[in-house]
Amino acid sequence: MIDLRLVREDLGAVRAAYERRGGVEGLEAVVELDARYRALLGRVEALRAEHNRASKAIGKASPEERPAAIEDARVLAEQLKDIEVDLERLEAELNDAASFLPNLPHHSVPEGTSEDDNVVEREVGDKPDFDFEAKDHVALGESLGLFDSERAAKTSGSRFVYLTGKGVILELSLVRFAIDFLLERGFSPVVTPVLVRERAMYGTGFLPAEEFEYYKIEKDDLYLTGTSEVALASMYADETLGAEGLPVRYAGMSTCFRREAGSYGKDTKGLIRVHQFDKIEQFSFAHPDDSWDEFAAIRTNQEKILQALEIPYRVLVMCGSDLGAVAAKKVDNEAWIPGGNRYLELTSATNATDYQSRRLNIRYKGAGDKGLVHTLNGTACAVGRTIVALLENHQRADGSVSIPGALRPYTGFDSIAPE
RNA sequence: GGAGGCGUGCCCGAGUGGCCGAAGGGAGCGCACUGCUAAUGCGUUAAGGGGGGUUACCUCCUUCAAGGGUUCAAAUCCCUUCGCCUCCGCCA
Repeated sequence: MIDLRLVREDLGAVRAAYERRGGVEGLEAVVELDARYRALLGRVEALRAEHNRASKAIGKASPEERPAAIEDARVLAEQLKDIEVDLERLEAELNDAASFLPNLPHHSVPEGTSEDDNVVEREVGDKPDFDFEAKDHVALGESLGLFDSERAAKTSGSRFVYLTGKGVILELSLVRFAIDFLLERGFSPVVTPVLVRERAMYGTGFLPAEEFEYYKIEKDDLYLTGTSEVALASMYADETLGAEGLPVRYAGMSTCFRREAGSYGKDTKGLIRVHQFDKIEQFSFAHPDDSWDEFAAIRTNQEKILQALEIPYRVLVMCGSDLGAVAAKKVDNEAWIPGGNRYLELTSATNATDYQSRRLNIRYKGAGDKGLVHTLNGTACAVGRTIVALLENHQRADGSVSIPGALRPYTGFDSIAPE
């Protein structure tokens, strides 16, 4: 949710910001609804004030005056009832319309109307120069016994895997590596609930816009989260944080569930696009004045992790139309995967500014300074896809895969060879 | 799954229909006093929103877990939900 006050007071600025997204539908409707809402609100409040006065007078009235006083108040109460219903309806209409308005893009976000307008900011690391034909991670995983998609399809359907053998050790090692990395940088580790109420989904902006993408447990009215971001952001719903304690940083760990609706036929094999995967996430609650510094810190962490794992990548700044609803700015890191001869999104960093905190009502308070916090999130390690990048980049001619030095203390082995 | 209890301001806690945005205590802050890390006195300390304003403020509305209901009037009565606690059953 964006700040409607801004829509009222500086509509031009809002329009200009939305231009970066290639224009946004529904803004004019919100402007009109808001004006009508405030006009009616004024009338309702005046009537309420009158009714409150009349009602209080009853308590002080003498027994003889009472019947007439009660009648006066009753008439006012009746008028109120009608007009309040209108107000509620109008408010709901306004909120509904406003909740579809996306966040205002940061001025540094490139304008754009499609993903073709995303900007490659940098390329980092050397792509491996193999003197043999690179295999993709599916072939490597199969020959190394790291996962089993076929049997998973039998039990659960397509896009599920059994991680097996050293694949499990790799997974656990990456998790612990990422957690340790973030611990050193002031992040508190949390394992989050993966089933959440609707409010958490709505508050983080995954609803109403992306409902089709997430599993819902109808029987208990709970959603399976697609990222720990949902539960992390919701942790402090309706709370006020001390300004002096900001930023508050969490390293969230959870299994993530995605329906992948509409992606039939894409990345059907292996670990790239699965319904269930594990992910370590950075999440920060920051002071509005500092949130862009925090954004930079989160991005730095992401890049250092990729560098430690010796994965070549490029930095992709998302253009206005590719931001999604909540992001004021979003930057992805895409790993080079030689087996696929392409780039693959491995991490994503978002500054949601006050878009989530307004919906979740998360505030901060300092000396003479209060407001809504800014929320930021960024992948630390999407385990499945990271394994893909490790396998494809560190494969050797004999079909084995070497483990980067930073990970060896965790794996306990320095390569994986075919059985 | 069954039975019961509870949910008030930063904290504790009073409050069963109007005089309650809310006693009292604690804690914090300010001032006073005190020759000193104390005691005392006085004052003060919630959030959100609308309108006005010479932006120091004024005014109105809303909020006593959340939502709904009864009533001229609800922290107070009724219903639902959520959370916490106790007991029984069950299970890891």
